Order: sequence, then structure tokens, then C-alpha cells
Amino acid sequence: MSMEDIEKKWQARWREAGVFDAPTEPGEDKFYLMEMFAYPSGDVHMGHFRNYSIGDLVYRYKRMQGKKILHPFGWDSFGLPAEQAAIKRKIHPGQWTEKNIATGKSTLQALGVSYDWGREIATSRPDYYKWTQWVFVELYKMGLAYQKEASVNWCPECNTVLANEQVVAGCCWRHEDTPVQRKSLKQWFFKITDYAQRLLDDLDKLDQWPDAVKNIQRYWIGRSEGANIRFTIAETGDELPIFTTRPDTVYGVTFMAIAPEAELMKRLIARCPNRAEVEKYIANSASKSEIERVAEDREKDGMFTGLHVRNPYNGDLVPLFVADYVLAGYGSGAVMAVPAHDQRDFEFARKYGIEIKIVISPKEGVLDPVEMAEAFTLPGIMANSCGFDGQSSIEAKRAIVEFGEREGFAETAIQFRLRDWLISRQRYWGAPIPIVHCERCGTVSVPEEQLPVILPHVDDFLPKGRSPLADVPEFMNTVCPLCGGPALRDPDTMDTYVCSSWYELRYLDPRNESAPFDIAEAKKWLPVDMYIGGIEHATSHLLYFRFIAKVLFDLGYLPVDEPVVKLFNHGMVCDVNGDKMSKSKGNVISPMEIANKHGVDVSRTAMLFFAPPAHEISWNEDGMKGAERFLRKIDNFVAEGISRDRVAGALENMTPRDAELFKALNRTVKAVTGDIEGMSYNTAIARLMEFMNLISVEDMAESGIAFTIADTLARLIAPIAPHLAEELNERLGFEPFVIDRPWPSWVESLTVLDSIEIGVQVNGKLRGTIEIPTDSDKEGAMAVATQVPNIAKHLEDKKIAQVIYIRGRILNIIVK
RNA sequence: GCGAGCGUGGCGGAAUUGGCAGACGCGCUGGACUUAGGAUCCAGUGGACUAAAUCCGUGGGGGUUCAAAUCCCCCCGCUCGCACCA
Repeated sequence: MSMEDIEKKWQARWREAGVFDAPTEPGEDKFYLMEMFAYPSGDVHMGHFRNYSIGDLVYRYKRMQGKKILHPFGWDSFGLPAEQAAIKRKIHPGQWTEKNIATGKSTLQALGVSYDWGREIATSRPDYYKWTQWVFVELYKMGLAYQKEASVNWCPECNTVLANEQVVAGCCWRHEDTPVQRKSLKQWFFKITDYAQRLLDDLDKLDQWPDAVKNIQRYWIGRSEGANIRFTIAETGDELPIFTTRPDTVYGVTFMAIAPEAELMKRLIARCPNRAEVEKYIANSASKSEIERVAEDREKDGMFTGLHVRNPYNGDLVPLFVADYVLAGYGSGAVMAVPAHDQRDFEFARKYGIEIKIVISPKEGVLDPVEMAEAFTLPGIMANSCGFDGQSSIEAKRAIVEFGEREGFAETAIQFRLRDWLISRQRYWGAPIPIVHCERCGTVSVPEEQLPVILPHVDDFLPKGRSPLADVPEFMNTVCPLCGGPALRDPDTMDTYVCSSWYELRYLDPRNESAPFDIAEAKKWLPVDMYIGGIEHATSHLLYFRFIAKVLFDLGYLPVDEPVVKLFNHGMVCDVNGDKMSKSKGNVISPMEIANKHGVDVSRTAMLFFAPPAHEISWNEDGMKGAERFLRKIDNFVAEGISRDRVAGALENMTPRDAELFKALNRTVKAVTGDIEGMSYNTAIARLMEFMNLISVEDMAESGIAFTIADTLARLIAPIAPHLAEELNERLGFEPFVIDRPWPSWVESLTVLDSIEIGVQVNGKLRGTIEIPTDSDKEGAMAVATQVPNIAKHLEDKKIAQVIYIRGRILNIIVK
């Protein structure tokens, strides 16, 4: 039977038997396995294939270990490309999406991936987004969803706002050459900052997450400890609060700086003596793109407001500048500037001739404000700081804040880099925000019984800078759920990351019409035991995913507040030259093409063998030959009609060759099991190849344990080459499925070799090898070693000073 | 610039965590079987010489150790993440 026929045969049988349907009562052996779901943008690509091959391997291995597994799949099917396709091809986004889902699904089925298709979901279908809207309403009711006017990222190409995570190097994540603009707009946010501390602290609980991801998240959350200090604007009496991590430098403040877009700036502008110039400066910086403002080589600039600020610590009066190196969205949007001890302030002061006042002296040497070439940012000894002089600056930090606390103008404070999550988008193909704006009642969330707010059919998707839904009167005009009066719907749709922030929960109970999921199902299956996907979602998806789980946990819907126990990031699949596959480069290889040519099992085995799963791989067609030969050899060796009585019994009753083979088989089972547990699939396959190199066709024809060998091999390759494994299993007379048979076990004592070859060194240089009993002692090893001519030669006329013998590893003879 | 990681044959990669560097595979060389081989099988394959012996060899330099790809220090190169977070 051809590989292709074998694949078709077993895929059909799996489907008919519903083998991958999750059990309803998984009990203690439950295992929730998830791969990141896919955006249906055409067909499955190599990256998906790798991701799902790894997941499928885990599934089959765990199943043979007796786990009761939930392994679902779905589609992250809202999003921009559907609209772009609609514009380009004049096909409705919904149609385009569903067509791609159908294609993708049939590909995954042809690849034999072990999904429970009965639980398939698609985020763009009303039975799913109804509950995405429910999630929104739950957050809204908790005060975690709110609207505010804010300076936001705007992509002129997408014609929509972007979340911070969707801005890459100052450009749009979907248009890498389009600089993001700043716009002040009223938008919906999720208050993820309320959870910043927990999201940070709980990273410590995630001991099975890659450190890389945890580090990226820690940095992204960006906790800083410092102080809030209230300065006052001399001319107006307004308070000017600032956050600083360096309260120890507060006596060195020689100017203050405020961001052009800062809330406070809007109020101050009317009071500025230099109003015209300040307004011009603000308008000018608003016109700059994010990328211009952030450019590394850009000189800092600013404009004196004409206002002055009083330092509450020493009464100093310093000028207030508006400067766009100050971030509006962090802290209060204003900073105290200490040129002597902050490099940014230093550069600014030098440019505008502002005083540089030294308040911390280095332990060695003296700073000269005129001569110094850069700010001194290290700890040191306090100076020019009233009563704090002479203290170490590290101690003074606390003392200065305490002093400010007593006087009532300062307190310790924590700041996070993390900003609230901007979730509204001015696009069509997304879940409508379930909010009604009523003139009388204000902002009202749509009651659960009125969900979903159905996305209406629209024909014109050309971006106009506002949501296409705004132009659909039938959609916009509604009645207020509270007062029944006329009201307008919110025209925006949600960021697709909202859809993917809770999808692991819908899989639990995907056809539930009265709730997003049954809490009983959540208790059965959560948390997700293993989640496999690329590392590119480290800050976005994976942070939102954790956040929403925590919110729903707080609301009592979930038994756990962290959704995923083990996270695994697989490496990318590149082309032969190591370049990223992309449509524009024209170097995309389709997994279906590969599978049609070589077979699914061969393609998978090759993919898994190329490199450890976490590594990036370069797809090299030549490398597939090894996998092909390997599987063919197994296919040939596990022949039809091997008698069932040719099984391994006691070692003493075997021929020497069989004993040798049986021990090798035991070692192989042990090694393969260990490698799979450690997700070292490439070496697991190498161990199997090694075993195949050891046995011969004659062995299989003559051996008294041929059946044991064949049976063990069939089971060992089940996670790697599942179709062939089923076929061999059937050939050996087992039924119905190899994955329902137990994973092979081994006898530990049989994995230990009787004798072992170790290297012998003289003065640390290898001079020969000896074969000795594995449990040989030092004297025994020496006795053998000294008989080896070349070793003896090096010992001649020398005095043995020391003998180092590590059992099973090395013998090192030190001579003088 | 800051943070994290990596650097091993012609190539992909192994190395029980300090103990024979190069498992396994690709490629290459030679041979067998063949009308034929881009099929299969066997053997070889880090370098310096053809063999034994010897020496060199895990980005470069130094160190610790009986012993270093592995640990420490310095340098070089690459990849990823972050980009004025006060």
C-alpha cells in the first residue's frame, strides 16, 4: 500500500471512530492541549504545519501515556486582511473568511492532525462573538472597560487606531513602512493597568514558561519604584505633579518639562505668557510622526512656556518647558529635570543654556558643571541638598521622600510602563462593541439577552477614518436598553486580540447558547496544560490572555487565575537560505505541496528531525531523504505475518544476538521516552535511527523476538509517523488503534550495558580506549589500561602520581 | 544604547550538564547489485601526511581544573526583544 493510501485509510478510520473527540469525564488524567489558533488568510503555511505537528506529537504521546485529552482547534477569523480582500476582490469579508476556513480545515485534516473538530470555533461567527461581547460587558460592569479621549496611535494606511503593541519601531505592524501618527480621539480601553502588579507577580508562578517570554513581559509591564512629588506653577498656583525614580536628585532640578499632549498642558496653555509660540510648538510636534519623534539621532528640543515652577524642597524657581521628549502617557506627562544627573535633561540643558547643578558627587573625583561631557547617573554622595548633604544617595532616596511625606508634598509611588489596552477599531470586520449611547442615560451596555449585537452586512469597506458601521443607519439607530428612548450604537469594533483573549474557554463548551461556557467544564479542564505557538505573541496575545483569565477568575467564572501551565515556543520555518518565508519574497512553500510529494509522515518526521522544536529551521528538501529512508526501512522490517510467539521472555533463554537486540531495544525505548518528555524530538528520532542501523533484515527473519521488536517500533513511531504506525499496528494484528495502546515500557536493568568502552588519558591526553565491565573499579580499569601498548608506552619510565577514575566516563593517569 | 540568547565538520545538528568532541541525518568518496541510477545495500568521511604514532581543532585571547564546547574574565560576530518610561 502506498503512503498516500495509508494516510487516507487511517484518516478516514480516525474520523469514523471519532478517536480525537475529547472525553466528557476526563478526571484526574485530564490534559488540555492547545496550539495557537490560526488566522484564515489563505491556506495553512509551514509555520502552522510545524506548530501543529509538534502539538499532534504531544497529543499522541500523552494519549498513549493514558491521558484524557482535549485538543481543539479554531479560527481567529476577524481582522483586517478580510476587508482588504473584500476591497481588492469584491468579495464580502465573511465569504472570503469562510472559504479560507474551509480550505484550512481540509488541509489540517489531510495532514492528519488530531483535533476534536466537533469543538471547532471561528471568532467571526455570531455564536462566538456574542460571547466576546459578553466579555466586554463583564469588564464594563466592573469598570474595566472605559472610554476616554487620548492621544492614540493612528495608522493612515489602515485608517484606524492601533494598540501600543501594534506599533513596531514607530510603524504600523501591518504596514511596516507606514509611520504611525498621533491623534487625539475618544476610544475604548480595557484597564489592564489595574492588573499590572498581579500580571507581574504571577509570572513567578509560571515555572514552565520560557524565561524569554517572562522577561519580555516583565519589561513590558515595566514596574518602577519612586516618588510622586507635587511642584507648583508659580504664576497660576496650579499643581504640577511628577513621578521620579530619583528623588535623591530633587535639589538639582533646574527646569521642568511637560509633554505637548499632557492633560495639564491643555489647561495651562491659556495661562502661558508665550502662548502663541507654545501653541505653535505643540502643533508642530503633533504633526511629526511617532518615528520622527523617537528617532535616535534626533536632538531634543522644546519651548519655554514663560511659566515658572517652584520646587517644594528648596523653594527654587525654575523655568517650565514644553518638550516632546517627555512622554504624555507616562506618569503625569511632566518631569522634573536634573541635567547633572540625567542624560536626557543634560542634553536639553546644554542646548538651551540651562544651569547644571550638581547634587551628587562621585566617590572619586569632582564634577565640574562646565567641563562635564555627560550626566553623572551613578549613586554617590549627596551635595548641595540642604540637610541631606554627606549621605549616600541611595539612603537619601528614602529620606528625601519621607521628608516630603511629612511636609505633605510627596509620597512613594509605583509606576508601570504598561498602558491601558486600546481596544476600539474603526473597522468593519470585527466584533461590534456592545454599547449604546443614549442622550438621556449616557453610555449603556447592551444587556446579555440582547446579545449578540450582529455585525450588519456592508458593501463598502474603503477606509474613511471612521468605522464603516457609522454609515449604516439601520445598525446605528436603536433604542436605549434603559429608557427605551432613541439612541445610537457604538460604531467601532473590537481589536481582534479581544477575540483571542478568551478562546480557550469557548472550546470547553463551544455550542452552549446560554453561556460562554459551563463553569463545570472549566473545572474539569482548566488550566490549559500545554500551549504551543510562536514567540511573536509574547507581549500582546499572551498578556491579554492572562489578563482576561484573571478578570474572569475574579468574577468567579474560572477555577484558576493563570490560564496556561506550560508554554512552548516553537521556532520559525525559513527557506533554504534562512530567509523568512513571505508572499512578497515569493519563497513560500505550502505544506500540502510537500505532503503530496513525500507523504505526511515523511514530511512530519523530516520537520521534527531537522532541529529541536524551539530552533528556527531552514526548510531543505534534500534533508527529507533521511526521513524517507528511515520510515521505509521500518515499513519493510515490520513485515506481514510475524508470528506472535516470537516475543521476548527471559534474557537467559535468548540467543546472544537476541539478548543484544533486546537490550538495545530497551535502551531505545528509554532514550526515546526521555527525549520526547524533554521535547527533544530530533534526538528521539536519531535514537530510533540508531536502532534501525543496528538491526538487519536477517535479524527480523531469524530473531526469536521479532514480534516484540516490530510491536515496539510501531508504538514508538506512533507520535512521529502516526499513519504508518497505525498501519504497522494493524499488520501485527492489533486493533483498532495504536494510540489506544500503552506507550512501551522498558526494564531498567536491561538498559545497563555489561561492558563499556571508556577513554584512557595520560596527563589529560587521550592515549587509548579500554573495554571494561561497567561496574569495574579503579584497579580493574588500571589493570586493563596498562596492557594497552600505546598506554603502556606513555607510562614507561614514569611514576604514577595519581589515578582519576570516573566510573563509566574516564580514566586519567597522572604521571611524572 | 539597554535586556536576553547564540557562535561546534561542507550543511542541519549531538554531547548523559565538567569526563573519548562531532551521535543521527544530508552531502561527499569508494565499492556491490544493475542495461541504467537522482533506487537499494556495504564501507569511509574534522584538519595536518598514505598508514600507525603524533600534533592541531568547538568565534578569538586569557584563566580555573587531573580534565573545559560546557565554568570565570576580556574581545569579536550574529539573532531576538525594547527604543527618550524620567
